[in-house]
Order: sequence, then structure tokens, then C-alpha cells
Amino acid sequence: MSSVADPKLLHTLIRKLESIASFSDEESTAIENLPVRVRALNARQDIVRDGDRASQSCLILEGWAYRYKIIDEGKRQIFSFHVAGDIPDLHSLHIPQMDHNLATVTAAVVGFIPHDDLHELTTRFPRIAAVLWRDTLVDAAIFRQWLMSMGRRNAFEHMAHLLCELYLRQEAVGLASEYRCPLPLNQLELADAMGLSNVHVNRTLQDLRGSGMITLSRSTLV
Amino acid sequence: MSSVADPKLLHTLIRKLESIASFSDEESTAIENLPVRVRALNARQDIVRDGDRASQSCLILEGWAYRYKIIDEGKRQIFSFHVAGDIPDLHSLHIPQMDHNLATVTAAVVGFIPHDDLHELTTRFPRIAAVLWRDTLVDAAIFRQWLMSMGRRNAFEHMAHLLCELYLRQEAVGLASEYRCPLPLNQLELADAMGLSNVHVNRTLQDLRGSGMITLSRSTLV
DNA sequence: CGCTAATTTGACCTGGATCAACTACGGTGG
DNA sequence: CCACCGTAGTTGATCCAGGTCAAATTAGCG
Repeated sequence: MSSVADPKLLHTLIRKLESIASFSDEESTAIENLPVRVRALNARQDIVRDGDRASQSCLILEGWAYRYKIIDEGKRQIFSFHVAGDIPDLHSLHIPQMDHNLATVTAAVVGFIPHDDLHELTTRFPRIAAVLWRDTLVDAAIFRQWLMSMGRRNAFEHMAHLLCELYLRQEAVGLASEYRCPLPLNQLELADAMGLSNVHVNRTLQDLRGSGMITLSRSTLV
Repeated sequence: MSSVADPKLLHTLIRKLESIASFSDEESTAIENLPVRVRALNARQDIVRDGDRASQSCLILEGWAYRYKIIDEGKRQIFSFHVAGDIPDLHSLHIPQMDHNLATVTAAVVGFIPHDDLHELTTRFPRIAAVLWRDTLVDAAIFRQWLMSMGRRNAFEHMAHLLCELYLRQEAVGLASEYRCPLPLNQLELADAMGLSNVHVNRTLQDLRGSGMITLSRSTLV
């Protein structure tokens, strides 16, 4: 259930980061030597909770995760979905108090990296700091896309955008190709991500299918 | 219209950053010595445009700014509002290509800081890098609040949250107190920020006034 | 005082919500 | 191999928050 430091573990992360900027051997080694505590988790299981004070961040090694927040009487808003290579709560490195939850979508393997080690890494290697910083900025850019979709697009356009995003994100890390990708989300989760009701999501998906844009049955075809 | 390096200029910024972590003299001096090109701008004037490749970031010294994006046939989504001390496009330091516009709300004084100098500053002083990074993470946290409001709150709650945010942000930098603050936004801008129509914003404001929660006439009272 | 932009009001419309069945399907235990 | 059960997906009927359009009314400002 729990082990330590296998260089291969961090390979996904390094590959993702190196697609932005290439590192020196010293830098790569430093990343590889990060201590990672690995855990296998079941589907739909919380990883970090709203209000927690985090002392480590979570690297997704396998499977999907998502971030969400609940307000009174069970209204849930989902903020993002994450696949292998993502560090969904990297922000807790500088803002330890969580203002939302992080949980698995599917069964997943995740690696926890202590903040102390990340702090040391980023102070020693500004280039690595910059790339991680950049990663959180991409996160923010995606939030802006979602805001755009929620505020000024109808359900049909919004869904189309979301599905494209999820495809492209997976394609970028080699988890999808040929316009086909896994989509382990149910309609309730899509609804909470888009600020819609599950019923309307269902109808919107039918529209998309009807217009020949997608096929779905636990995997997509755009 | 355009001048250089007056230590006082960066005082707002330093004060804001020091509310997070205190700096050594060397660090403070390094910030103060950043070259700043100052410009006075009119109200409702673009500062950086969607698609631009930025080579500097913009520090608000006086007045308000906002970020927005337009999609087909004039639908606009506003992503954020900014007051003195904010660097609304700090993200362009690591993602130079703008994916939205930055513009003034009111007449404003802004200072431009070249990315080169910021890069040098952040590689020399990891503590400063961390605080600036943190600032962009707060930005992202506010996006999440907005997502929450757009997705799962009705117009009344959404408006209340937005007004509180704008008050608290100004209070934090000494621009407001006693539950009173300037609010130089018109109803169309509020509408585009909340994903609503201007008509509905008007009615929602009337509700808020009616319920005794606010007074408005170019300044608020919560 | 006159012009323009911003706010307000009214009438009517619609995208998406809500509620309540009902169906399909993958276990799971007998 | 089948009956049962729980979860997820569909469907239909009805409702309402918020949109749209258009016409006042009011504020600012030179």
C-alpha cells in the first residue's frame, strides 16, 4: 500500500515538465530523488478535504481525480479533473489551507510528496520552480475557460468545450489518440462540473450524439 | 507620461507582499530597484490584448483594472477586477501569450515591469518568487470562488459574494473601511462578470437594496 | 441646456431546473 | 443460470430564474 522513492514513479511528471523546458542532469536527478509515498486508492474517495492544512502535495500516477466543493444542502461544484502527471493540489505548497476537496474519480495510484522537499527543490532550482509555477498558471487558465463556458456559453457549447478539453489533456500525456479517449465520469459529475442538472446533461449529450459529434459508452469519439 | 525607478512607486507592492512574508533588506532593495515604466491611462482602455505576446507585466498603482475575453458576436466574460497593488498579468511571466484582455475600469496609473528583470529577481531570490507565485495562486482561488458562484448560486447570492469580495480586497490594501468602499463598475460590467444580463443585475441590485443589505450610488455600504 | 450613457421598468419568452417515474445493466448471491 | 438489487441513464410533464426586447427615465457632463 505504501512505498518509497522509485525513480520510475516520477517519470510521468518529468516527462510532462520537460515538455516545457529541458532540465540539466542535476535537475532531473533532484526531481527523481524526491521522496514519494505511493498509495493505491479506490474510486470516489477523498484525498484531501476542504479545511485541511496540507503538508504534502499529491501527484497522480494513474487514474483520474477531481477537485470540488460542497455548499449548503448538498450543492456541489466541481472545479477540475486531473489525469496522470497532474499535481492537483500543488497550490497547497504556498497556501496550505485547502479551500476545497480533492478526490479520486476512478481507482487511482497517487504519490505524496512532502512540501518540505518541494520547498527545498524549488529554492535550489529556480528553473524547476518556474516550471511548477507555470503548471499552476495553466490550471488558472483552465479555470478561466470554465468561467467563460459557464457564463457565456449554452449547455451544448459548454459540453463540447469540456469534452474537447478532457480529450486534449489526455492526448497531451499520451493517454489518448485518434480522437478517442477514456471518460470515466458519470452524468452527475459532468453536471456538477458545468453547473447544470444531471437531467439537462443527459439531454445535451443526446443532442451531441444526435448531431454526430460524439459517441459514448465509457469512451469518447469526437 | 512615462518615467523610471522611483522607490516609492513599488511601495504598494512591497507592502502587499510583506503582509505574507517579511523580506530581508537585500530583498526589499532588489524589489525597489526594479525598473518601472509608469503610465497614466484613461478609463476603459485596453492595456494588453488577447493574443499579445507579453514581455512585461503590469502593476496597478492607482485605479481599477479588469480582465475579460470576448467571444463571437460581442459576448463578454469578465474574469477578475484589480486594484492598487495587484499585478493582473503576472502569469504572462511564464505564459507570455495572453489568452484574454487586460483593461482599465477607471482612469489609472500603472507601472510596467520587464519580464527579464522579474526573471532575474525570482531566480536570485526564491523567497520573492514564492510570494509572487503565491499571489497567482490566490488569483486562481478567486476563480474557483467565481466558478462556485456561477455554477451553484442564484443571482442574489452571487451578487452578494461579489460585492463582499470587492470590499474585502480593497479593505486589505487600505482602500476601504467601515463597510464602505468605492465601486466604479457599471451594471453591464457586473453582468458580464457574473454571466447575467444587465437587466437582471439591475433587478438583483434592487433586491439587495430593498433587503437593506446595501446602499449604492458609486460607493457601497454593506 | 442639451446630449449621451447608464439605469430602470414592463411585457413576454425560453433554457434549463425540478420532480417523478421508468429502464438498462452490472454485479452478487442462491 | 437466474432472480434480485443498486446505480446510472432516460423520459415526460411542468415550472421558474433569468433572458430578450423595447421603451422610458435619470444622471453626468461639457
